[in-house]
Amino acid sequence: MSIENFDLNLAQQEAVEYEGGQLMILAGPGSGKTRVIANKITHLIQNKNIHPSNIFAATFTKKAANEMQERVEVLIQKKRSGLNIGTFHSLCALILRKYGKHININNNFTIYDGDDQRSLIKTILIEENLNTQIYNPYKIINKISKNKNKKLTNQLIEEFQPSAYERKINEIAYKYQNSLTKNNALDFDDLLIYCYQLLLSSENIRKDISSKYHHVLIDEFQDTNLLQYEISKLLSSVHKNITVVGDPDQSIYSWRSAQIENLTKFQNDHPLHKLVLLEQNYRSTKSILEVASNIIQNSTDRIQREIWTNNKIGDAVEFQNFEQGEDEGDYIAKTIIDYTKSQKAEPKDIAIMYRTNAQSRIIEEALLVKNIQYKIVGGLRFYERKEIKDILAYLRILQNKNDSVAFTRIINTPTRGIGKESLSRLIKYADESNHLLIEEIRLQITNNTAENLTKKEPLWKIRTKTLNGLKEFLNIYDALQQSVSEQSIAQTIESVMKLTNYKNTVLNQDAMTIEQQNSKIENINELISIAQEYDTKGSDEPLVEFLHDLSLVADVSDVKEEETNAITLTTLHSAKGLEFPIVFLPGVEEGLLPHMMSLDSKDDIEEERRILYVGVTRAKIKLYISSAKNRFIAGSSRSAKPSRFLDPFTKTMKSSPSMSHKDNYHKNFIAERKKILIQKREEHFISGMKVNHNIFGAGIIISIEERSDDQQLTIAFKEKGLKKLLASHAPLEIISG
DNA sequence: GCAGCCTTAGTTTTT
DNA sequence: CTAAGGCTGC
Ligand SMILES: Nc1ncnc2c1ncn2[C@@H]1O[C@H](COP(=O)(O)OP(=O)(O)OP(=O)(O)O)[C@@H](O)[C@H]1O
Repeated sequence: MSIENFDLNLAQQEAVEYEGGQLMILAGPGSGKTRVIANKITHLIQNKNIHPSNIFAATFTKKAANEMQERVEVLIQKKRSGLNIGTFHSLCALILRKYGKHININNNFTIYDGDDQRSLIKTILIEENLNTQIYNPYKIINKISKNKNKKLTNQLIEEFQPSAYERKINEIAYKYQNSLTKNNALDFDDLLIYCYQLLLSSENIRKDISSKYHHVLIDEFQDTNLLQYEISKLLSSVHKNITVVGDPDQSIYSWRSAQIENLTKFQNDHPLHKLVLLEQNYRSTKSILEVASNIIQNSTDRIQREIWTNNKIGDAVEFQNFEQGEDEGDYIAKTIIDYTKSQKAEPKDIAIMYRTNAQSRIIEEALLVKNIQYKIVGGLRFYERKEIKDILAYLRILQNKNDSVAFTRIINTPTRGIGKESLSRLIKYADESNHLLIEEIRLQITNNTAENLTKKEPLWKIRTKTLNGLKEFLNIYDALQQSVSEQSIAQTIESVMKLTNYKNTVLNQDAMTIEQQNSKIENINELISIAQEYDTKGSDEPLVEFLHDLSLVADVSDVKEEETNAITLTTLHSAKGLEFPIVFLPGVEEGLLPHMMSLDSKDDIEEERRILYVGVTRAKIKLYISSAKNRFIAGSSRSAKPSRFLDPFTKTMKSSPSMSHKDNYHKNFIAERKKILIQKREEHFISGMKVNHNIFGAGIIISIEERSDDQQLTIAFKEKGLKKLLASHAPLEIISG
């Protein structure tokens, strides 16, 4: 028997046992949606004789998938049951590994993350001699992604009468997609789009794959996009059993092409579906729920829904407005100490949730001062750390020789005399003769041997330093190729370390402190220990699985379970689906939540409101919401009012005096910054004014947009064209008004 | 042509 | 403040 109680109320029970095929569960936070999915899966396996491998369950994060898998496997008392549970991306990767060959996808494909995408786009821009300022890689990637997720194609669709700029972007997108194919690589969106194309490629394939999935279940349905919708429809097209679970009030991923319309689309596409509403909240106190509904009720365009709870009223939610961001951090740290000292709560019961990753820093500092253990969710993910990406790049080229992004990353890491010029030559020659990069290196080295040099002047006469570097790289490559075919992944990683002398080169730079070095070495050891798990798992392609899983995973804790009793720091987005007895929500201010970047659009602001709503509804027992009048963002102080979403609570908001006991140096620092800011604000900009910019030169102010604590100026510069600048930041001098 | 220093710009959310 | 890119000495 497990400790956890798996009781269900009547509505939940009904949802679990419903056998009519299409089922939609709409329910507020904490109403047991996730529990229903877990129990339904268990019910299907135990009482309906469905084999675990015939179930397809999509969750929003890897973490949620792991938790659900554990829950189910406890209930059915079976490990490694073959249950297909994961994010859409990882489930699609699984399908593509198995069936991809039908649409010419090799099962050893590499998954490109944002970093790799950017790197690929940049290579294309350089080849095309295009400026990365004008052709912003982020924007291009974003456009390509939207196109895939919303328009369901990896071919960019021409706008009506495209401008020259747009046409160029389309061209880049086209080249990008070609490069991916050449590299035998798929970006995150490709995992979905190719899976979709695979299912559409032939009736037989569709039936073959879909007949396997007797039941399709999808959690967090309000945050799925059109592509995911279509995939789940196709996957459930044979057995026609599909259960979706969602809460429109918790849709917070529209920026990633999620569309809440999927809820109504589901209802329209399945006229015979059953709708179950869950209204009882089991998570939070009445006080917390009251605050939550006050926040969400003020939202526009919302169907009113009520949630209620039998839980007690509990402690009042605390609202505080601090002087400084530091005060806020100190207060949180102090309060946490009170909880742990009095043993009212353990560290793992406590979470701090914020809008942007950058906000964690100030909190971390406060926690460090008080020696409070914490773990950060998201932020700089394990897989994204430089040392990990370097090592993985060495593994990637072994698994997939076509992976030019990985080659480019490590051909000169550690530095071995192969610079920008040599690399672009290599790429050019390889491209022209249709060689793989590694083949081209081999060829160029041969052309440059002493013997061959006497025979024929080579196209590229390589300098000694570079030539030695290339030879060294080739030797490492060959040795690793040998290692990977004979040894485990873990051993191969050790070989990478040894052959590249990584610790004494990359990790031994002056700029790096001992602590930084140690932490990097720790990370690499962690990677080795994860590799060991894949080595002993007994799968057909351990290296492929290892690399795929790592790129689809948010953090180490997702692949490796370790017990820590530390408090959790997380963004509000990553907190989705989680719950904690005690929750702190710092930085609930204008400019942060709603975030500056969202203020231009009404829909975006409403999404920000829902982000706060999600945060509030994570708390079970006690909730602290706070803001700071001033805080440092990117080195300069910014002042802000409490968030507009807190307007209903202004009466209960406490203004806390500055308790900062930091040394004077820091105080002076803040004071100094303040002075500069005030000076800036006294400079009065008006439209039509002539100004001079440090870098951009002379220009005229075209328009001024008021921001919460600043002005955004649109300026036409003589030389540089239109630019948008923040009044407080821009080094501007007024010439004449 | 390369490597490391120094300047500069830019500040959301993630599979 | 930090990461990325430009610049300059080797
Ligand atoms: N019938 C029930 N009886 C007692 N506790 C329940 C019941 N159903 C759910 N719970 C508890 O309520 C809490 C919330 O459940 P769950 O996480 O499934 O909600 P959810 O609807 O998925 O929430 P959210 O949408 O906010 O992520 C959990 O702690 C769960 O164990």
